[in-house]
Amino acid sequence: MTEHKKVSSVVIRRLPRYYRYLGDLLSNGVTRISSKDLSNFMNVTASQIRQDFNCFGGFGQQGYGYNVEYLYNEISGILGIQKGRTMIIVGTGNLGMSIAGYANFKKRGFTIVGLFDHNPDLYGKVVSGVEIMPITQLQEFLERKSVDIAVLTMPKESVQEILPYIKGRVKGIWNFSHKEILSDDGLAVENVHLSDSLMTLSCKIGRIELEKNKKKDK
Amino acid sequence: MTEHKKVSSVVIRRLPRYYRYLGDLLSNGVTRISSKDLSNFMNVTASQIRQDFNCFGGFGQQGYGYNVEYLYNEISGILGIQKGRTMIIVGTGNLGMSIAGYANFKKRGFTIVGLFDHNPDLYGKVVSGVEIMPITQLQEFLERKSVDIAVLTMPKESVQEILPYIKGRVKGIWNFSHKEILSDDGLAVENVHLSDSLMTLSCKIGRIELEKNKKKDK
DNA sequence: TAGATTGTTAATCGATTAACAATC
DNA sequence: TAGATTGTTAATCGATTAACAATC
Repeated sequence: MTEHKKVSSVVIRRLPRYYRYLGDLLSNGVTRISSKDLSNFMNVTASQIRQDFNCFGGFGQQGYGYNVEYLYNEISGILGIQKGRTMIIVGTGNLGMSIAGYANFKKRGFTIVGLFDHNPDLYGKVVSGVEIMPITQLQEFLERKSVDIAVLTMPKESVQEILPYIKGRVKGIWNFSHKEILSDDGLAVENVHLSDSLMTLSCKIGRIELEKNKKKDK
Repeated sequence: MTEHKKVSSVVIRRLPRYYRYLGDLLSNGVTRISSKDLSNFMNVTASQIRQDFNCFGGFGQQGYGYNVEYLYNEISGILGIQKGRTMIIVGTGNLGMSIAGYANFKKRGFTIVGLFDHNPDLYGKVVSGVEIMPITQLQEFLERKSVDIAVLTMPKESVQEILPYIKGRVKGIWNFSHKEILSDDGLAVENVHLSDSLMTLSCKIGRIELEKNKKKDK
């Protein structure tokens, strides 16, 4: 393991993107790439690419570049792909179902082992081979089974209730609810605020319009 | 308009979060807040808050702090909330449906005016008062109606087909497909890669585990 | 007026980019 | 060996934090 000092979170956030682009290259039969070519492909600087990879010890070879498959596998490893992580989804509305149905997750070693909802009409319904259970059984389920990741796709009101016994039982929370969760010590959290993203888009649109009007005025 | 020089995109990305927290304060009846109190509440520095707001001219008053409602409204304005933006959703799977069904968007002035899919079984089905149309009618629809935002919640294969006539017709693209879209001049783009977010979470989990093992070894 | 807190400038910190020696 | 390209150090840039004068 050449992984030493703390890697900045901006670097970590870029890894999935490398992973995606390298996957594309791989399926296009590209076996080898230089940081320069990759930088053109991904629209970032070659310097950044080399710096990023060197946070983890460097995966290239002088004069040659990077072996795409090797690099892809290394990054997969850092991302914890194929580690066989187990997930539960709490809230089986459309968003929860869209995640449950995404086959690529399973392919990458993220297996759904439980689905929970508070709607009795859904109890017993089977999605992707997993039965929907009452949310009241969640606590008991977590004590019985080992769960790595809890995906929260329910209304924010219910989050407060289940949070106490989810924390400490899972390693990570993938939170889509509108209640922001802080990442305690020893607990990883990813807050996904879809509406924040729409607001950002809307803001960008506004700024472009503003710019256009300014030009017109001149 | 006190909006002058270009505002950095890290600041813009923070605005929706301010908007959320200010909304919470507002519904809790808080009428006035200092950058210090807000910084405790939001877990950021007071300095950053003041710097951020001053990118847009400053909304506070020395010795008093910020009027929550006023600040909330100003940020709403910057985010383009209540501007009455029209949206279409292309791809009415679970993800598309979860967005279509999110009432808060409408409340904030984002109205869905069209739903498109390539599945004939869905044609004519009405969701949130809007009929699902064949994706083949998209081009004609865009020529007829004014659409601000196109939400892409379909497989990446279909994106290439429709992208040419979406660009130039809409002001922004909210892209959930796995095909990354570059933001051309005059077109705002928000790429949302849900699987990137899961990979990041998985990576964080791995790093925490690594840290734990290191401690154990000592 | 005295106290509070902003707006804003200056200092620090971290991230990105450039440069180049090491080496395949 | 000569050419290519990395790993890594140094320079630059931008973002965050600290400090404080302005002012409500």
